[in-house]
Amino acid sequence: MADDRTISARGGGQVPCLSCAARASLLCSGMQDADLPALYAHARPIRLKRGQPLIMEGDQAERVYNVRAGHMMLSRLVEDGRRQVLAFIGIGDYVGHTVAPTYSFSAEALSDVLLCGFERSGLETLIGQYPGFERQFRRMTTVILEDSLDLIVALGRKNALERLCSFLLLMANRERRRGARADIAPLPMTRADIADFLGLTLETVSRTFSRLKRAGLIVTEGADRVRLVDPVRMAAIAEGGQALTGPVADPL
Amino acid sequence: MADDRTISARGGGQVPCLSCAARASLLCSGMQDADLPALYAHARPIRLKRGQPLIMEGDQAERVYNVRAGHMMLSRLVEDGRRQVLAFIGIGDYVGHTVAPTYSFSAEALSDVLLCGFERSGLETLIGQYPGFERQFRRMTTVILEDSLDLIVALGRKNALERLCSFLLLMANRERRRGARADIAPLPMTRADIADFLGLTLETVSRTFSRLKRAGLIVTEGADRVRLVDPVRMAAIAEGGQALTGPVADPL
DNA sequence: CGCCAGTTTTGCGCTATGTCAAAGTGCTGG
DNA sequence: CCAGCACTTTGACATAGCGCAAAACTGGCG
Repeated sequence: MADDRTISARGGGQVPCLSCAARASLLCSGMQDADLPALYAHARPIRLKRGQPLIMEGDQAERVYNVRAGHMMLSRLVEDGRRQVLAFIGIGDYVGHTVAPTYSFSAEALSDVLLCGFERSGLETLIGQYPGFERQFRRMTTVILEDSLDLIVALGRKNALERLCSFLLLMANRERRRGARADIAPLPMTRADIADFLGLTLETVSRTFSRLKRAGLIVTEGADRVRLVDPVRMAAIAEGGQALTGPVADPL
Repeated sequence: MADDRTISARGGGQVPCLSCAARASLLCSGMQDADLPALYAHARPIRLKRGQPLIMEGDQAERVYNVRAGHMMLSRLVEDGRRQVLAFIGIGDYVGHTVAPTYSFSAEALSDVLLCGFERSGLETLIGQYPGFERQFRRMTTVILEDSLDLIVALGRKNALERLCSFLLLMANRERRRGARADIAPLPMTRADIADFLGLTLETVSRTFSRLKRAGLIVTEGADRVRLVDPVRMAAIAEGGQALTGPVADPL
């Protein structure tokens, strides 16, 4: 049924874009359905297993990636081994933003991941052909910047409890934007990863999780997700408006 | 008020752009000299006195600004009054990046400031007329993002001494890019501003300045600039590679 | 089904930084 | 030239979160 002339040689079939979970992502949403094959012609599908690296700090920045399935983590190292996680990203997010010739961060898979990789040179071609594609790029960068500013505020001016609440709300809201429930936060990362994101130690993260559980604000649903019992109250805490008092008057 | 569209004169052009200190900024550098009048036609010159606000968090995001003279500070408030400074910006930097309909930060002048203000609608027009202008915009955003990532690492994983050294090097390197000496850091902001940028208190910032002076790593040159005596060593400290030991064995 | 390796939780003292307070410094306007 | 005010420096004490260590989970695998 498909017109073979419009189809990428790579897949050997119809482009998977129409049914791709990342179809509505900023990178792809700038394209009409009819133009998707032109985009996909430049895409190389990439699969990663959990824990596998995609980008190492210092690599030549030759590609941009769009996440189609799974979660990834972006991080940067300080000389003596300290690590700062810069972002957790999921379906529809992209990786590779830079003007520098090399990447300034590493990227690794937190779960099994499927990506589309685009050569920068190929994207330049597309930018020439499709006005508005460049604009999507700027929009993607700006969205990432907004998240970064939120993180800066959390790291600079919030305590451990506020940071963790901000983090849980961020994770839950992202999933909501992808159509999931607003009160479930997926946590495909370890406590150490969360700690390195929030500028804390893994012990402090663990203790703070315990406080939230004791206070009845979260319920663990399996190992890698928590339910936010009262997102409104949690948001109030995250913004510094409220202290934490549990059913047993939160002794900690 | 005197319209400085008339004061350019130098170079024979009618616009002040040719002799503007921000001519090489990312926003303007995408334009040929001949096209500058088309850009400047959309610009509204704005003057601010020290301490005067330009943008308030929540304002309608209708303009983008390019700094032609002076220094500004971008910040965001947490509900109970805590403040996080997001960036200090100077000549050639721009303000107003967002995809949201309102600004998510405030901007105020640290010294007397001269800006070009551009209506978003006007810029849209230019983007249509000058291919490559959009690209400059993305580049500007990406540069700001890179700075934000550096700040995230500092806030999340560096101690007070490392943060202050990173900050001084940032300030000095920016001036260097504008043609000044690499070892002079201009400090048009107060200790409280620096503290709110680095996620510290003003007392800690002051104490840390004193340590650096005692160790002979900086010399104050007037109230609002310091000279970095040994930028290489300071960079080593900023990256966590080295402890601080003064001539008197830095007792603090 | 039980063992192992990795992860998480919890306890306990310690330290860097915050908090409160007071003294010192240097512009700025009259 | 001085007074006043805002900013900075320094000191003394308090504490949130860290670092180390041990115990308790958890999930994958023979």
